[in-house]
Amino acid sequence: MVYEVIVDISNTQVDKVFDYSADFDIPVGSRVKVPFGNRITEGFVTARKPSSEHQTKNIIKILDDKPVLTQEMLTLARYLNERKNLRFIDIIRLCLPAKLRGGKVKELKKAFITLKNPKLIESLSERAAAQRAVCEFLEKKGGEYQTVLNKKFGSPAVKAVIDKGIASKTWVSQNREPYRDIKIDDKEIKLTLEQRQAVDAILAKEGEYLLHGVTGSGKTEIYMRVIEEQLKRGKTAIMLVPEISLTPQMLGLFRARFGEKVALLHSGLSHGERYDEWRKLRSGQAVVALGARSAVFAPLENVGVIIIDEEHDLSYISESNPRYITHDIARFRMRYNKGRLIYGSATPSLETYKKAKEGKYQLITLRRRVNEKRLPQMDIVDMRKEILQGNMSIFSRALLKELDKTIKENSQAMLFINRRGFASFVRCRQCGYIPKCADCEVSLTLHKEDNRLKCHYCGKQYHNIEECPKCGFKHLKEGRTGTQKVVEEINKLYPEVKVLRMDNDSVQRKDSYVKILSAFAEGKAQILVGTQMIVKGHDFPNVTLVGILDADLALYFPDYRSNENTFQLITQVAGRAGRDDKEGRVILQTYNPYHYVFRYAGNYDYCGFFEKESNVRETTHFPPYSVIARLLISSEDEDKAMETTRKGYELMKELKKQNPKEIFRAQAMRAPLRRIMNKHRFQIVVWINLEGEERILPKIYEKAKTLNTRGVSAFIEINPVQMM
DNA sequence: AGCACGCCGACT
DNA sequence: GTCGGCGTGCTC
Repeated sequence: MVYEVIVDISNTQVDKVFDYSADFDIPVGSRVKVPFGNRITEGFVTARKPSSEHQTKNIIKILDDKPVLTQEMLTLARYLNERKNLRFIDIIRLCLPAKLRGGKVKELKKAFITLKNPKLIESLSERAAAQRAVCEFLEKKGGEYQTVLNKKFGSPAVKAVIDKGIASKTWVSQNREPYRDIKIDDKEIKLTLEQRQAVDAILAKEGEYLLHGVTGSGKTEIYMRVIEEQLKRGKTAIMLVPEISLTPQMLGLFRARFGEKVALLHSGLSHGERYDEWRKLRSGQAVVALGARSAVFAPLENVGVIIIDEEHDLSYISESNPRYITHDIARFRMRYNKGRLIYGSATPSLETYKKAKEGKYQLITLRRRVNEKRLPQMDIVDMRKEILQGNMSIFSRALLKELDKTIKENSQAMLFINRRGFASFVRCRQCGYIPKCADCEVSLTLHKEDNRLKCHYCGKQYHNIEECPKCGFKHLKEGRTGTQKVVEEINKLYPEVKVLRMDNDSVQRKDSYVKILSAFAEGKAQILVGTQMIVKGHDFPNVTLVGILDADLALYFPDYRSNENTFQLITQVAGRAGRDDKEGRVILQTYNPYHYVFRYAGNYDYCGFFEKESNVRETTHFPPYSVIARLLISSEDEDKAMETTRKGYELMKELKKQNPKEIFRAQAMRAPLRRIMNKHRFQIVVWINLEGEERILPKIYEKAKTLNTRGVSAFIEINPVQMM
């Protein structure tokens, strides 16, 4: 029998099936060892057939007892390969835990130590206190994991005790359990009428649903009811949440409801944990996968429902290889399995809401909050007036007044800001010089803790400058405020008040993120200052004030979605205020108080915003009323990059000439970030109308492939998230 | 991705 | 004459 095999090498040139033979039977989806060129590599059997037109080599062996890939995954990989220009093998890799590649499949076994010859303890030297302690401990407890002993007594002592034959080691197989100690909290919840109707509608028939409901309208309970019911029908479920909103609370809720049936998949897991969770799902031991975007590839069969919570969140769009959109994968899987796909959000993406209005998804709107409370009052403060009236501080008087009140009332406040670091750049007040990275031509960020200038794109560091290297002027101005600056200002104003800071810098370590949030939740600080990451789905019942310090910033991102994102951000931040029995308040500071984003956001008017923004997109021909393909060309050699760009531009112009109706614009230019990591960057942006998408994109992919040459890389992004 | 093959410069 | 640079092409 001949088998088609995809080799585990991520390279476009070998990303196709190779034919191999075997005289033993191999199930499709198996991981196998095969000879390839003059070496041996791993691969995946994707199909079988009676014969091959090639000379075939033999498969060496099968690597697992059960195929690691389901037919669904293979079909999915083929679909994405053909339609979305992704490598087959890259998708397969997403479907598998890292441990299942490179032959390093390890069962988790922990060394468990027990006493073997207690009599021998006497023979220990007087001075071997640590070893004696180990033995005593073991005598008392009967046995313990070696890792625990090592921590307690030091590994030399433990090793000595084992080596001397006093204790012995056995390997115990064990399932790691991430976040096992999370407290479980499941109240019996009675559904509101709206919730009940939503659940019934979704359960009634397969298809796609948009669940549009304000913060606090009880979407999570609806998700869980639908999952519950689908499990009863013998199906499985996938619950997706934005990367950083996978809180212990959410997990606790799912654990409480579904117990051991839940497996957790997200980037914070260790390789071992990830493998364990994967195996639970593949074996059917767990039937609910909970996780961030990559969990959409959960190895479940017969999936009855996939939920994408906070559907608008940009973390569902993968920005590195393979660049996929979670929605596409979920849609494929639900069509394949005839299941239900639920998009949930208080502020759906324009694209999703548009499709719902067109009837492509069934729109379910939740109008009421479960606790019937009003959304917090939002005040928009004009910062230009503050400056005119002599207030040069980063806090408006209105915000200070509310802060005072909050502190006096012993409530909590959250201050939201958009940037990390102390100041985004340094600038000469005389000639306007801004120091830039020598490799990237990006303005450098000043980090106050070590007084260094850092490039946020390549990480290169520079000494801070005391005077302008261009004109010698001594007064340099630090640019925009960051979280550190806000904390400093607060400390000056309220020296006795405890403040926590959360941004990319303070959350470097894996769990510090959860730690900061729980410290705040426990009331260990009265004010939390942070960036985007304080926004997502956390419940802080004691927060009554939310301050948005620089609401404008998000508007100026180089992205056609910036209005949309700003609206979503404000709505979400605002939702943090006054969740429990306390009335909440939001102060939004801006230099653009009349911008329509703030007007609609201030009134929590999603539909109004949608209509307005849709209009803008339609007249400016941006998605979702068009498709933008961006071809990014980069090379260390500027001339080569330019030459390739010229060639690519010719190709695109030709394509435009052949398809004048579908392609309405094509331009070539330098990328906004001209140089990153010593690479010169150019871009060609092609605008396609919606009717042309299906037909034109494959052609563009094809042409882009021919542009990849030695030293020059060219790749396509569809509707790029930030053109940089 | 790796690796062989192959065609040109500067060495023992 | 030969060692070794890396451009080109192939892997069932």
